[in-house]
Amino acid sequence: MRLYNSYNKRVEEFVPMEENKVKMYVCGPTVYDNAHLGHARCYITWDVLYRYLKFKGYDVTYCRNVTDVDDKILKKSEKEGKTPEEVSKFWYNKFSESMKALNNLSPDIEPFATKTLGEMISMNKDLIEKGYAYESNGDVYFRVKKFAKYGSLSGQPIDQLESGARIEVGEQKEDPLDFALWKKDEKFGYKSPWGVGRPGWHIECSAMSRKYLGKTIDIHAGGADLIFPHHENEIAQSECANGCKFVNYWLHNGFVTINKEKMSKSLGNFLTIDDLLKNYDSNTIRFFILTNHYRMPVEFSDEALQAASNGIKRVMNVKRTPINDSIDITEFAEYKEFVEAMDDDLNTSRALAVLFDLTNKANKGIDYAYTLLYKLASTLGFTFEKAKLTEEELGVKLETISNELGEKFSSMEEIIERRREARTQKNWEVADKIRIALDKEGIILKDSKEGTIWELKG
RNA sequence: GGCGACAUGGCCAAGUGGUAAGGCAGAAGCCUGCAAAGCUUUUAUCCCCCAGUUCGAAUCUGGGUGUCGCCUCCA
Repeated sequence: MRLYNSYNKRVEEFVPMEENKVKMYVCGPTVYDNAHLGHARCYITWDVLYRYLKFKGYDVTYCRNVTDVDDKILKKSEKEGKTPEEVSKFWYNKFSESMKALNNLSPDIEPFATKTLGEMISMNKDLIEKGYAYESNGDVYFRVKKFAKYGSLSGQPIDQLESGARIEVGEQKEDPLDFALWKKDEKFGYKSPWGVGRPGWHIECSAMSRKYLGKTIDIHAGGADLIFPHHENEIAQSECANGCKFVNYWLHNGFVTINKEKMSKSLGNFLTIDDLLKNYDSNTIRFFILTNHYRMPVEFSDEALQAASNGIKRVMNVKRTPINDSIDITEFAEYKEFVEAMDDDLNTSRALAVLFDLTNKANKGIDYAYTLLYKLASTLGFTFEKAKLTEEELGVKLETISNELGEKFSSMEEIIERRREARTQKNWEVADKIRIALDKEGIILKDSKEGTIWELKG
């Protein structure tokens, strides 16, 4: 398998440290607000990597942190008169629901920053002892100039970075480039050897990664906007504290744009996952994301989402046959094409072409096609499960339909039977009335030689 | 100013030296009481522009033009 390593700026053969085992870390959300399509892209992309590595037979440990200590959380808590814990817990739950709705697998480990403070403090202590960091007035800063490799991930010459760096009011840094490992905060802070304060954002990931995955990990992934300064700083902290390489493969996904601009909180041009799921299902969003290579920008538009919806619907409307677990899927050419595409730095556009090929073959009655399609599509995180109605929802719909038709029906089967009788008598008026009444309730009837089945729209 | 990415049919997109995958939309037909789904056929002499290397380039080199991103919280 080949992956583009942002650190070396080229596609490299992926070789995990321990044979067959992969340790991967993804920078998780700061939980203070709704997740948007940009977050969806990031977490869908790395979900696909996680699924694919498992599909390849790797024993993967996927760690994705939760940043629950942050200025924005505090601001929100003050504004809403809630504790920071209440705010972060609420938005963490929302985030989890969104991830589930997008059919993203849960990471194996999901550590919270506030529960990993001990590791952060000890890491800061190490850095101070080794001379890489210093305390200043209750703050702790990292001495950037002490780390010769600083800037190598982002490819920035240090003098260039220097010209952009600034010292904020109230900070006492030795050098403008130095960044905070710990910030004094007597109101909301936590006890530390440097007084009451809060951890810097960057040290959180270094600490959580070390605590749960070890000093050196195989994969560290996240949005491309984290390259500088977040990931650059993580490397500096971890490598100086641990005295060894931090990450073997740095992976970054591109942005979602809207009107050719990056979708982001600060620009305010975002669509939340919740809003999107009102109009499109999770398969559609995933398909929309995966038609593009993960490192390329993806331009959002309703037209594009509609095209994605139409496209994935064709796969989901495939002629289904029972899954045959006894066949060896690896012997099929389509399997090989899929693996070749995915091994090539997650070429999901090519992988999707294989899915369409298999869909056509399944529709033509080629026996292995649906089993293979099911397994490969599932590896990309698509779900073949159809939306289902609860007993109550069905009851309400039956009631409405009964009223509409002026006849009492207690099950869909009864309705279909009633329509079958009408059709046998060529009473198209009644048959159409039934179809229309069901359509109003979002139910579609499909007639075929085998009989009539009903499905929910969309 | 520094660093980087991208430019392929109406739209999205794969393809990194050997003659343009796939999807959406469109068109024609089959099937069907209607509908949905499905099936068949069909849509780029050409890959932003110019120059070069080569028997041969969308693919390599040089120069343009355009768009976007990072350099500050940000997936």
